[in-house]
Amino acid sequence: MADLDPLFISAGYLLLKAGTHFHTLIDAALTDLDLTGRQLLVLGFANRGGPLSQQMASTRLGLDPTIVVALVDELEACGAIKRERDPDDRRRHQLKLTPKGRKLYDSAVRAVTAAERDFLAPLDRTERESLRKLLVETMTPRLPWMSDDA
Amino acid sequence: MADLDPLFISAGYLLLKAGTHFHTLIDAALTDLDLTGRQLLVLGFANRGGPLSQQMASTRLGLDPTIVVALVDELEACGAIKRERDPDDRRRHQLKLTPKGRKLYDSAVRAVTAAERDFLAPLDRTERESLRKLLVETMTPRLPWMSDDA
DNA sequence: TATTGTTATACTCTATAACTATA
DNA sequence: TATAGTTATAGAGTATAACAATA
Repeated sequence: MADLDPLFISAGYLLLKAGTHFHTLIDAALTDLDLTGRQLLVLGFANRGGPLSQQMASTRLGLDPTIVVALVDELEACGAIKRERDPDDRRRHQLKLTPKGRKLYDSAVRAVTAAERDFLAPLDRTERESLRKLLVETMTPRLPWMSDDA
Repeated sequence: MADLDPLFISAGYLLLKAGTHFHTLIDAALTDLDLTGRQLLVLGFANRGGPLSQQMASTRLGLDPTIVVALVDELEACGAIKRERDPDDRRRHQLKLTPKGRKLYDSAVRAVTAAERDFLAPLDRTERESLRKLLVETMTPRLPWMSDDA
């Protein structure tokens, strides 16, 4: 090990580095499907957990609502989701996966899962599960939709 | 736990979320010192590990060299580092911490360490160290300067 | 009056290309 | 000829403000 400042072997720094590194791997793994990481997340939230409004997508993805508009435009243009007026509140759109969108999502999840396996290759099976559990424990208090609805 | 797609409890997704979340905490913790996360990393690399050129900073931070110029400009303007011509190759700059820069760095590391402790509060001491080791194991093959010099 | 979604626009951040000085 | 650093500029990504429809 080189003569490094302790900062660079801290959990926080390595977490940041791991995040950005994995992010590039994800986007690379999704290029074949003409999909971005963000688009995949929208599909994922639309896939389960009840009706998804654009505002919900905005808070869950941590993105400005105006960005979600463009994001949903793209996904609707490629036929993966469709906007439907919410009958209970006609201001809202319900974002729903089309059959094509569901197939696309399944393929994308497979691609991302493979990328994750590559990324975590230095760890064995129990270590990978250990890491996952530690991250769940850390992030659950910070992701509202993990504990209940949002 | 809500009816969530498995994607959102995967190690990869949680890693991305943890990374971005911690990133905002870091920047918030550094505002009092008028410092950004990137500036802190430059100070950290200049603090140890031999002479640091701007090109080295560029590869280590994963930033375009033109961005490093502005980054170093800022740090030099506030008196935290200074550029010195490398006597062995006068094209290069050696980035060196000033005494003021070292003090600033020490303060910043304390602030970041506190933020990290807050962020990892859901974990106990052994769990935090376990997470750190798993991240070291995962990232060492991907960070050239971890194993030797770069 | 407040909220959802939308558009238009201004701002920030980043990358590209061209230049200098050194090698 | 190639490389380290710099500058100027164009492009992508983002946030801000104003608007229409609905509550």
